[in-house]
Amino acid sequence: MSDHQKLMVLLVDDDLDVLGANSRFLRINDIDVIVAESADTALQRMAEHPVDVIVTDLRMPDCDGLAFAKQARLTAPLTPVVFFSGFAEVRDVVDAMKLGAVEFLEKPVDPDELLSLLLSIQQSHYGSIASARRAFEGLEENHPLRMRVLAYEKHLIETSLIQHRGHIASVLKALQINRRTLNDKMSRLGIKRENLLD
Amino acid sequence: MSDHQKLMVLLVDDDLDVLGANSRFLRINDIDVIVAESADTALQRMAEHPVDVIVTDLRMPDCDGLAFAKQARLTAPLTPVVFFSGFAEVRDVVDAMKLGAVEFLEKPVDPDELLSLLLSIQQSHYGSIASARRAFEGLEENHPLRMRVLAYEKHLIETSLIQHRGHIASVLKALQINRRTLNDKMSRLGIKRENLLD
DNA sequence: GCAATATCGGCAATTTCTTGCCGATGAGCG
DNA sequence: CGCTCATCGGCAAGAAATTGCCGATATTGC
Repeated sequence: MSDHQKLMVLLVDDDLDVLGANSRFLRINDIDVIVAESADTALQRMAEHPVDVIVTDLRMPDCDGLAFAKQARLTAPLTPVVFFSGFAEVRDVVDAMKLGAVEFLEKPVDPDELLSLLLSIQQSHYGSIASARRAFEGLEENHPLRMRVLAYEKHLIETSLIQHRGHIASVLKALQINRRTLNDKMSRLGIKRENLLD
Repeated sequence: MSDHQKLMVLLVDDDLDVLGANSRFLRINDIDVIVAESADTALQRMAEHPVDVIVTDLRMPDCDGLAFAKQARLTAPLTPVVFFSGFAEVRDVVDAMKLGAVEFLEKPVDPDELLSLLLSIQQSHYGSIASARRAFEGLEENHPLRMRVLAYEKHLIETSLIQHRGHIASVLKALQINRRTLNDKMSRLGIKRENLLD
């Protein structure tokens, strides 16, 4: 994720009217939007500029959203992807989710719904995508077990901290862990409360 | 996975005719089936006997399939879940997949399709990375940190074991872990080599 | 049978983690 | 200022995990 700034969203839709309307709405609400009307241009835009979230139509004339997402994942494996589609078949939704989609919206997309979804994604993915990477993406790589487990633990703690807005006492109760232990883990894993809050 | 050679499947459906027909078909094809006509009985059966895969209707009179799966996950966090449903809305499918479902079938379920799905699940015990990841994130409610980390560690070890076809020496190298430690962990976490192989 | 290979578990020394106790800091408040 | 609340870190006893050593077993091929 880009540092501490606005969320950068790549919005892909072949319907230019809808694309324009949605992007305007998001911009008004303090979100940076890059638009693309096809998979090809979307990939091009991504190459030019890193994005935080990809929001794409599933059905597009030139290339379907799934293929696009697979392609995008090659260069940005951790970027959350949101699909939307009218007339979505169960098969489509299942495939999209299997690919790791964060959410699947039905067209027409409710702008408010999209906005709040994006904000919650921003919240949960925050700055430490790195930890998620190490925890989950490394599954097929050769990192030692210990490292992966620690990364996962770190991720869990950070998530809980964010969820409880940095309130340590709540985290202790949620994770059912000793205060002293949590503090130790945080310092060992390099977790800093300050960095996780807005 | 259970100690049996055969795959042990828990089939949950409130339609007794369909339930009977499907379970017969699976049994003919060398799969052990436990049936349940409601979420409650299903949970009871699970408590009596460990199952390898859960196949459940999403819509049931007493309690919906999602709630049941959440409940089931508490005692068996790593058991793959397959949902099926007629009239599935996009929302349903998305929620089910977010919960870590391996697959979502449309009703009426084609028995052959179900069979080949089960066999492929047996083959590669775990679904895509995305579903594994979701399975763990699904745990992120009120389970102690320790439990979640252990579940993840278990998952990693099992995955590695499967990847290396039960060859311990390769797993040791891949996970960079001491042989003695791996053995200890496996016995502590209840991982059995035999059960992970065909 | 015999040697090689791959695996497992008991045991004990060592290392690491956990936890309770203690005191310290810093923010907020009357 | 004195008080409370929430947090943090040092320290040391106790608990748990790791690891190396030893021997045991099971399988395979000569």
